Amino acid sequence: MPRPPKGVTIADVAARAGVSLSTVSRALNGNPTVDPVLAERVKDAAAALDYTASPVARSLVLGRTQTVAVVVPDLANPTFQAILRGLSRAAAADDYHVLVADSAESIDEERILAITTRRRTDGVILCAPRLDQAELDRLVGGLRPVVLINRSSGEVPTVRADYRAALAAELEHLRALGHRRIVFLAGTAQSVANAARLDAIGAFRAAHADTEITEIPCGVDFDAGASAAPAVLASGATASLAFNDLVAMGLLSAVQASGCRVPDDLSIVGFDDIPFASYTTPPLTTAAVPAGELGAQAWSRMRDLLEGAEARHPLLLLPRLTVRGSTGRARS
Amino acid sequence: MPRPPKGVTIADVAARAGVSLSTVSRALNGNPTVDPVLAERVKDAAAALDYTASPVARSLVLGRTQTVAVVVPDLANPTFQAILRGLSRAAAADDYHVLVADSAESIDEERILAITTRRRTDGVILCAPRLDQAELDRLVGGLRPVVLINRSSGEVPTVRADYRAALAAELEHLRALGHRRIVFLAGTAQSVANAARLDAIGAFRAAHADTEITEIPCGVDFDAGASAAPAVLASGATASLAFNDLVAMGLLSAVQASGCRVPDDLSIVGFDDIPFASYTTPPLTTAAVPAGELGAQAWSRMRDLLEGAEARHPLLLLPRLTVRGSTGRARS
DNA sequence: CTGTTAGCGCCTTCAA
DNA sequence: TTGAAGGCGCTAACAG
Repeated sequence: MPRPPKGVTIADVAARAGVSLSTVSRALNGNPTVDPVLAERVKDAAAALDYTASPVARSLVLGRTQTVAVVVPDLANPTFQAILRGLSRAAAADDYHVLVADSAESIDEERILAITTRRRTDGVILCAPRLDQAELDRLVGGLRPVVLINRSSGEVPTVRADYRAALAAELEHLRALGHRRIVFLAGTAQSVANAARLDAIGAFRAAHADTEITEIPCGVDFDAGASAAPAVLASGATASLAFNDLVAMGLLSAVQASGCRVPDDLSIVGFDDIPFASYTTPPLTTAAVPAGELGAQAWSRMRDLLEGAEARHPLLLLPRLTVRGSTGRARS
Repeated sequence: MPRPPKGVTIADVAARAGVSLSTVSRALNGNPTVDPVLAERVKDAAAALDYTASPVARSLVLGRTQTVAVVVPDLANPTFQAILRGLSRAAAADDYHVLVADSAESIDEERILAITTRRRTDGVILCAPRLDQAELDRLVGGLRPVVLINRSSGEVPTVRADYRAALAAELEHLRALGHRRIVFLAGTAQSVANAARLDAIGAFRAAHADTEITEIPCGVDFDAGASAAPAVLASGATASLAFNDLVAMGLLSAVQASGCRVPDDLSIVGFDDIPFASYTTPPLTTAAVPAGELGAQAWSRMRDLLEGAEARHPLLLLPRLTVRGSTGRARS
């Protein structure tokens, strides 16, 4: 089995084919100005030697690496996983590679990773960066080309899920079921995602004076949701809107464990529509952020930048409300 | 804000510091043979110009990229996500970058990605490759350094979860609860993971003639598990062992929907202990493959290879049985 | 159409 | 201790 005799260089191919380096380079890159006969001979030689041009050397001379960096706050987060997957596959389809970096929710790491990964790639995609707006604005300048996911900054291409609209849809859904006392389990206080949700809630309050929405500081994971159960039950609310599906599932599990029936006694809605959402008991009503699509679109934007295409306007993907068994009419 | 004036090269630093290129290189790389005074001057100049050596150029001349590739069959699979996360963080701690590639469960893609990503990195980590043994053996030769996760091939460093032992533990658990008729929901027939499970089942059968284990072809996701519910209920078994947690959750949901009580009528055990497993109703008994640890250990092996350290013997991580509410005594 | 010649940006012998 | 020169492997002008 002729495996890459590590070290075979363009010179070896040239020697074997009896031509110059440049001819090899041209032939292998499909340059039409090369004699078809020679081209064939070169390709045979290359194949015989199992030669492939060194990506590193090409990167240096061409000034591009065929690689983009993706900086993510936490690879364990299902939403980011889905984004990464959509992005990775879309990029692969365009023959680009993906360098992934996990900032572990650290703002400092995020900044550093963005800068260092950018140096070895052609562009960087920041996924839901945790940096505050001023720092983000400052950072992206030195990063270009850059694409933002779920954040925006000046003229930087952006793809976002419309959290506001999604929350509004969920609240409308609950209200239509007769719920007038709703409790919101808030996520990380300083997060942008949380701010968007509060924003939507504020708008809803203004539009519906008869509906009371109280807020309980909670968190973003299962345990946070489970821990919030007593407070939710004590609130007397007939429905609860969790920061995300993880929280909703934690809450669901905990309230059921204490005898509360869902949705008869309490309706629960989540957010994200993670794969597991349709398999809880009862299945969870939630809003789907099309995360894979978000990733694919982010790549599409990046590709435009790399090809020097004109910047398209920011994309706002509308999450889809998925009604399942965890919501029902308010108990009277 | 002095952001990278894109294009600042080592020559610029040399000029500003009034020294030669070599001195800059040496000073910035901490070479002790450079006059401390000059070194300081060089560093100041570099800082003033916001200079950092081009990783690509360094890669070319040094012959290493400070990057490793990870090839995964499916980024959407929670287990691979956890592995990737553990790996990525461990690598980052050693100042290495991670290039990630998703083969989309395609064997051809897997082979191609392994080869192409290897060329732009210092080594490749194959995560649960789907290639058959012969092809894998052939492939890894040209890939070195390479580390395998959940597969092995000759002397190639490997980290694996001991599926056999884990399954055995689950079966012993069920048997101890009095179950004598157990149904196994098989995963993808040709997969190595499935073979390991069947292997464990075979051993268990041999050791316990009084316990009947039947096998139902199923699949690896929620829907497969849900679809298998009728067959499971019809089998008359008092316990079922699902290929993984997703299958178990699908089954759990479907059997409950048809009035079957878990664990009173049917005990269910899963596999993987995905984060959601402890939040189903009832919580799922399962075996935990320490995926993050698997990733971290894979990196550790790779680092050894990169540093030319002596190869350590294959690592076999023992999954931990986590007993929760989905298993109970067999109904009489 | 093909070969020769310069680099891409950096590190590292080799002399001084 | 420092500088000059020669590559790392490849592509792209520039001649022929």
